Amino acid sequence: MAVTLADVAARAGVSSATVSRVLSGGYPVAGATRSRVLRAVAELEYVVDGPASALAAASSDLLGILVNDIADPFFGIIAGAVQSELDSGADASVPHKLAVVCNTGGSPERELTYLTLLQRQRAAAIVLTGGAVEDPAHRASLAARLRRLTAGGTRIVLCGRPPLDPPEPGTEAAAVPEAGPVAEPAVRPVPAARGRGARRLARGAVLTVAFDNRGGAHALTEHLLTLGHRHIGYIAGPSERTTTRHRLAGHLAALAAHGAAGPDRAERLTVHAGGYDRSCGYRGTVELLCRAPETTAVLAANDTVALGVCAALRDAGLRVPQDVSVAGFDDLPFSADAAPGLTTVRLPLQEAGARAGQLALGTRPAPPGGTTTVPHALVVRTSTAPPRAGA
Amino acid sequence: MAVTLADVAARAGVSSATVSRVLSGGYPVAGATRSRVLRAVAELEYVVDGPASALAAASSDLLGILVNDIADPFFGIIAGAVQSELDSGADASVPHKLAVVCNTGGSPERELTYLTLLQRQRAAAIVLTGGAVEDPAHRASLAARLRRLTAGGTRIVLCGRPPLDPPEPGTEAAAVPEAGPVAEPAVRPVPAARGRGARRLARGAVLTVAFDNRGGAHALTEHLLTLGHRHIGYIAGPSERTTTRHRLAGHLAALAAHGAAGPDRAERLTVHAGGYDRSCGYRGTVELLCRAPETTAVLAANDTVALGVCAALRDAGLRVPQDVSVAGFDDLPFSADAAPGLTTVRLPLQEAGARAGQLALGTRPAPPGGTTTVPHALVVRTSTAPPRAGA
DNA sequence: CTGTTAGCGCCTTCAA
DNA sequence: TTGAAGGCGCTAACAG
Repeated sequence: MAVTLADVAARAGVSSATVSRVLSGGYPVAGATRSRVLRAVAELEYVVDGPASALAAASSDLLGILVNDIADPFFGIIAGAVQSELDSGADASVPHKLAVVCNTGGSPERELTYLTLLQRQRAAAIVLTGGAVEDPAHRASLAARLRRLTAGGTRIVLCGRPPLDPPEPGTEAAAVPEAGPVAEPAVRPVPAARGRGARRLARGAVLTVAFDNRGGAHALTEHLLTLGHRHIGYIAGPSERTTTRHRLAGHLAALAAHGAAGPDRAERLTVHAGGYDRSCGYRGTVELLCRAPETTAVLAANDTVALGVCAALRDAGLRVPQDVSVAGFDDLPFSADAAPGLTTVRLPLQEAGARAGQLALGTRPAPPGGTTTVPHALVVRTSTAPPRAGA
Repeated sequence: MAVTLADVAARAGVSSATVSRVLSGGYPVAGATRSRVLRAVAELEYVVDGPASALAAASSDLLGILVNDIADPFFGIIAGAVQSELDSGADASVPHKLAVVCNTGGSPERELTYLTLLQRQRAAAIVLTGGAVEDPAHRASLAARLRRLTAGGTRIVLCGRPPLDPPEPGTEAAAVPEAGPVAEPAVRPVPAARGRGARRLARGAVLTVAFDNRGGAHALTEHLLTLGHRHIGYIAGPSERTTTRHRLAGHLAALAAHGAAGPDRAERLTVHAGGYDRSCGYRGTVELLCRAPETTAVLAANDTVALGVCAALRDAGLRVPQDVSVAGFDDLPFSADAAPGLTTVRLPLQEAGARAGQLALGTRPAPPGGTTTVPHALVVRTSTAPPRAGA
């Protein structure tokens, strides 16, 4: 069907091995031979056969990126940043790697399916983005599959989700069953630094770029408390997700620190709307207003949800921020231009994605312990203000 | 390194050919044998080697998607829709295809590079989304590469860009040089319908799902004219792009039809801001207000740009829509929730992506002539209103 | 520096 | 219905 290495070799009057060497680079080839080969390649419009070379070299130049929803800029930004690392890392001779973006739709089964598919393609690395599903059974099978992947030499990077193992501190870790027969930890704690070697993790380690969701939500809630709000509603994202739980935990912690709400009140003011899209924000707000009309501020699971919150508030005849303050999370591009400008927490998505990409490519040394947490920043705009005097 | 077909065969007590047949499906295998094989597969946790099977079968299950900017929901939505077709088309036995999303950043060179990369991977199909760069040289090399791809059996689908060939009607087609030595048209006009066969295009055809950018812009401009606006600014997207040019053409055509503006005035009111992001909208508006303070309405290249327009207007102390009306294009999800709600033109991105995916997979018959144009719909919200009496 | 020689793991005739 | 055998196009020793 197509022109092969042998064709090029014949045309250039050399062996196919030589052609391969010219094309792969990193191997001494006489200048004259090299240019002859290159000319033959150009004349024949030869294109390497990826599958064949992957088979022979037992490696591929595919990098997988798992996202919950590619239509959501949150993931688009991260995916784009990861991918731009692939390009920048490649000089002329080294072939670019290709990003395979997989849309899980938030489904655990799909996540597993895509992982298998990527394993089949012998992907060089895989970046898993976004919050993880917390179901213990899924955790276990995910861990098992990742272990098999790393054992096969595939680099795994988690971006925007907590490290796989050990179970997160401060949670009901004991309730999570062991991950099956091969329960050896994927990431061993790194011993104390001992020179340069300390930065090198065992092969098979799962690296993590984590977001400080808890801290961000804490900061946001404190901001509202400082403004004088005491009835703060919270529209939570999909349940059973690390991101959702951490943000909510930060919120509740800040509330508790201020003695601002007993657990019962916090619960009444928390609506689980079930998703990360604007309609969840809308519906959640309708329910919240019904449940707790005294609400003077609403924290949304993310910026997109916050947009829905604002819409619901407007439709209910409430002004933002005069009647009700609203805040989001993530600081997606549109948040700056919303009217009013959305107070939110900025997560350095771009940078996190770039780091994850570098870790996946091995362009960047692994952080000590295998986990980096990127900082958050409170961004105060005009959607939050002190509550009305009468409230 | 990994479990191979032979291992499975040994374990199941059959030949590797049999295992292959069980796994590939579509070949008669005794029930008992089949289940024995399947059990061995499960016990060994066998995963097919993609590269190896691609090499042997001379086909791969990769589908490429080229986008200008994956962080832009416009592309995210399309890419997601394409990908969802991949999933739905796969029953248990047929392996899912994997989507390779490539971010060109709008760069023609990268577009070509990615095409080569995908050719190397022997991608089964490629969907090119978004407006095309109009530079004749690039057009030619793009056409050449696509021709080679289709010749190799890769299906090509254009989504949201005009058909490749023949050159678009009503343009300076003669100025575009022929596409090199192999200038045979990629898509031949289909002869008149002759039963079912009429829907079948020649192998190697490039299929297209086009947007009616011209019609949409026309409708939008008419809407503003009908409201009474006579000084309508236009913030255009990046130049040399089909999308930009078509939208602008529709706008100007509507203006001309109403006799609303001579070409000189239209030119003064048109700002080429150079991109599709909000900052272009902002900067473009600043320039527009300076150039033509009498402006009572602004049409933006797309919704994202429109957000920037609104911001600039607000910062200039102008209210939307009381002082200036604003309209976008695309009807991205956030547009409904903007304040005020954005008047725009809805493009069925989801549906277009799904169609493109189906065409790429061959799940859907090719449309007559190879091109479908999806409809647009004017969506009137509150960002447009009649001009003030004084204006 | 370059050619020769084996495979990589799977699919696919061809026989049985 | 199943097995045996060759080859897909390339890379990676190993000689020369």
